[in-house]
Amino acid sequence: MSVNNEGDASTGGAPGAGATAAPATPATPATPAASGSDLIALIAASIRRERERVGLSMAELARRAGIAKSTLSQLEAGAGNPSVETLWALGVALDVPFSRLVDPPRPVVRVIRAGEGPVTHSERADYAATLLASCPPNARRDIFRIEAQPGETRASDPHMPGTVEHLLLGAGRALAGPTEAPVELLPGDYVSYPGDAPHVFRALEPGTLAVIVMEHI
Amino acid sequence: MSVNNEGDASTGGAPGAGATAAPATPATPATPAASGSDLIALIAASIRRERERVGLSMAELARRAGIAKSTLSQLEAGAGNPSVETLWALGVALDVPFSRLVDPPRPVVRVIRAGEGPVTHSERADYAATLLASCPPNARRDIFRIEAQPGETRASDPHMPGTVEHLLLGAGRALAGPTEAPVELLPGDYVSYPGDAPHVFRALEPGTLAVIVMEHI
DNA sequence: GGCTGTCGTTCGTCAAGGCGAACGCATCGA
DNA sequence: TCGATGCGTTCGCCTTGACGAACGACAGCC
Repeated sequence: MSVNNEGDASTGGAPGAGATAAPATPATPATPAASGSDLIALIAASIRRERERVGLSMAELARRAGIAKSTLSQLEAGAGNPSVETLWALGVALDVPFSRLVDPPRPVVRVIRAGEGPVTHSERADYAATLLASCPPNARRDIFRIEAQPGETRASDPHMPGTVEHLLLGAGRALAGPTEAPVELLPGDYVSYPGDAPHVFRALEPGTLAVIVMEHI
Repeated sequence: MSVNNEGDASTGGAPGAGATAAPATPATPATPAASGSDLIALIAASIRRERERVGLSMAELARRAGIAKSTLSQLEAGAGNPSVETLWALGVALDVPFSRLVDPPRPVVRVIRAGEGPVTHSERADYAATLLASCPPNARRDIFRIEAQPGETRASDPHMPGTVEHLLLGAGRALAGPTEAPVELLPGDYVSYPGDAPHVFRALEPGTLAVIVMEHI
């Protein structure tokens, strides 16, 4: 159990409220707005989702997190405005990163073909930059280079929950994406898809080159 | 490389878990423990750091966030245990992702030359994956696709301190890296360099294609 | 000098979060 | 059938976060 139980202060309180004016603008880049009550509703949903994912009862989770189950009950009911310590304790008990509880869910498969996407042209040189994926808060993104030759399909076992793969084909031709719906890619094409579900990568031409950015929360 | 931490397994995914325990284990992946008072001390430091980075006074920040400046004062003093709404409001006002305030500070800068790095060969297919850069905790990495034609050199103004750019050339040929010491790249070559110092990108062949992952803290 | 603005801190008040106990409801076993 | 155990919710109490006003310190300006 754990964790800190902190009995101590574990919890303090958190009041709040709303006072805040809620500036509306979301701070997080890729994060859709979440102001005031939206935020707590989102947290409520996140806690419930993660708790059920792990398969814990409220009582058990509350015990592990060192908080009162009444507190947890109200939190999941969308009442309240938990303190960071409370939320942190829950994150620890659920074994999920803190930000998973405050950030909205996840994206899906997205393809940006070569030449598509928001492009920033250089005024001067012949240079075009395309933002393919803005980074969600607190994500880790490991960068891989893939060199593959035609042959057997490489099927990846699902990674940790919350993982997203970003793939940009540099050269050659490939079939990649979710196992049940792979996408054919040409040089410059970009695709992102959940890495926590079965997915494949298959080179269709010799000398196929790709970059995979593996993002995990 | 350095790097590699690999903690991946562990880190990356924290979740898996299950049930468990993992008490001491911090919820956030690369997050060193931070329980109880550590957490609020860390938040206090984060708020102050971000506030000073933006160049706001306490009064101004409090006004923008819609919270009492006394609240902010106490928070930065390390007293307290703010509610998520309060912290969220501060994140919005500071224009930083929420998790930036609750996760520990900094990573490091590292450079990896093309052709290096741990390679994972597929047992079966002709497939090689190279880990180019394991992600430091708390970094944001935005992914860009670059299409460039030979011409004028594109010189980038330095970005925020701590920024690192990762560049992998997909096709063509390019000269890229720090302005004072750019590197010539061929398809498959990877280079990363500080983005907070002057740097350039210059295509040497028509149809030059690259991926830039811009990492900022 | 005195006036005005801002800075960050401190203090008293109020409201709300968190707690524990008790409740109603299911399930299980004797 | 009855008790026991677990669940999630509801109810008062107490703590504490957040507020606003007032404070001393500092700088600019007439």
